[in-house]
Amino acid sequence: MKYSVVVVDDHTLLSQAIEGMVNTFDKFKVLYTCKNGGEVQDKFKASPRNIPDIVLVDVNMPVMNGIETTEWIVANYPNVHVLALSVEDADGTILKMLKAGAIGYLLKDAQKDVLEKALLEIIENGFYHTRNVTNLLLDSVSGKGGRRRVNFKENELKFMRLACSQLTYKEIAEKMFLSPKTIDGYRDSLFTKLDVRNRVGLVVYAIKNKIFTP
Amino acid sequence: MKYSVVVVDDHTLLSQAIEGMVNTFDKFKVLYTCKNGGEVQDKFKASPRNIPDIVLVDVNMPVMNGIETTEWIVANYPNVHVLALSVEDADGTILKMLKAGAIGYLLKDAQKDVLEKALLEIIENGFYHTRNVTNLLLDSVSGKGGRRRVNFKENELKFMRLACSQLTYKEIAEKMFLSPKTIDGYRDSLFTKLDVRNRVGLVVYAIKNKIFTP
DNA sequence: CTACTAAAAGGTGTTTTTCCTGTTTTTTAA
DNA sequence: TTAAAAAACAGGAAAAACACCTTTTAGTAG
Repeated sequence: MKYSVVVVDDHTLLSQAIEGMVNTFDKFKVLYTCKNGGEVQDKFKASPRNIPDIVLVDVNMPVMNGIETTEWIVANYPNVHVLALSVEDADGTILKMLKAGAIGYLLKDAQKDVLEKALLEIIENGFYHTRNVTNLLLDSVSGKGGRRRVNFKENELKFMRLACSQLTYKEIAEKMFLSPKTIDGYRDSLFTKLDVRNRVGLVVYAIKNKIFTP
Repeated sequence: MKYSVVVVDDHTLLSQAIEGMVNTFDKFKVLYTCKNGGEVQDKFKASPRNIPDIVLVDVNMPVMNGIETTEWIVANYPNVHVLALSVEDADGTILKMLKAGAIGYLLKDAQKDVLEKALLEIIENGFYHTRNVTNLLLDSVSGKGGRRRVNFKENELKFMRLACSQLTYKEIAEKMFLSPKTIDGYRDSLFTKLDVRNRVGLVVYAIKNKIFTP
């Protein structure tokens, strides 16, 4: 059984070249090719029982660009591996593609053996990266845009983390050796402090602010 | 009013050197120095009304290392900016520090003006990065470790995103122009499909899998 | 046309959460 | 030591969430 690959690139010549390459690989075959993200959506929806394992996405496309396409694939088919393809390497596209959920970035002038190695690595390790990617990524990791000053108490933090863990408040109370009513108090004061409506808001806040890591 | 800085480094000589440097800066002053993460915890807890704006943390420390220290600061005082300090640059520490929540990474042999520039940038922009950080970060961005294959339907995805947004199910139903009972159905089937107990589990799953981005 | 299937909607009851209003106990500070 | 503040605890009502099971609707393959 071969792993299936879809190529998305408006440049027909290149996408056919890649198709040819991939089809010579032992473990991979090209399912089909698309000219843009919209076509990907159509194909995916048309044959939901035939979703590829890997999608190679060009960054620069008309209609629906690589970033949008990647976002859509990742959101709708979380198990499909998206590998970004591009000629350039200098601007923020790498970052954007990776943020969008691509698991790697490959230059278009890559050699045949590099492509095969990349595909294999994706299947085996779940990711691939070329070695020349710059520190643009830092921006993404360090992206903690202006935050309010909130000083949490030790117990509030402990509670917040437990609240992210599917436990009921009663169970949280047991874990913290406190009365359920005290837990109610923590919750209520956090709701006010963080200006959220319900536990969902609390969980999202905790994750966004690295208080809880999924 | 000067911004306050705390230096955490077991190497007294270096931490004093940094202290001297910082104290010559117009907008910054050193509040105190610590020899390890434990000391940071003590000081923070002892004077909760006097939390620094920036903490410079050495990576290699005994007792409680830079990564643990950073994690603790970020989790407990989310508005403190942590800048990592290290002599080395080659292994995974950069990544770990940044993942832990440090907003930048500075080499210890940095010149005085570089340090000042870094501090200013942190205050103004909320982050700083040296230009020589490698693509170790890719691993973190591409970290979507082995996932189950779950094919969501269009409506399930739409629902999941709304479920992350503090809306009640009734409100979600209205937004989707569907009966609340249908929404109940979506929820129940997703609970089963994803093996979660409640809405919290759903939200965490959605965020972890980039279906919803906070 | 009929049988099958999946999505949508409905019924009913239980559990949990949320939101009030308090009181008691412990800590902190004057 | 005493007053004030913070933390822990409580009762109860209303809303929301959760579970399970049935019915209707709409499409579609045979």
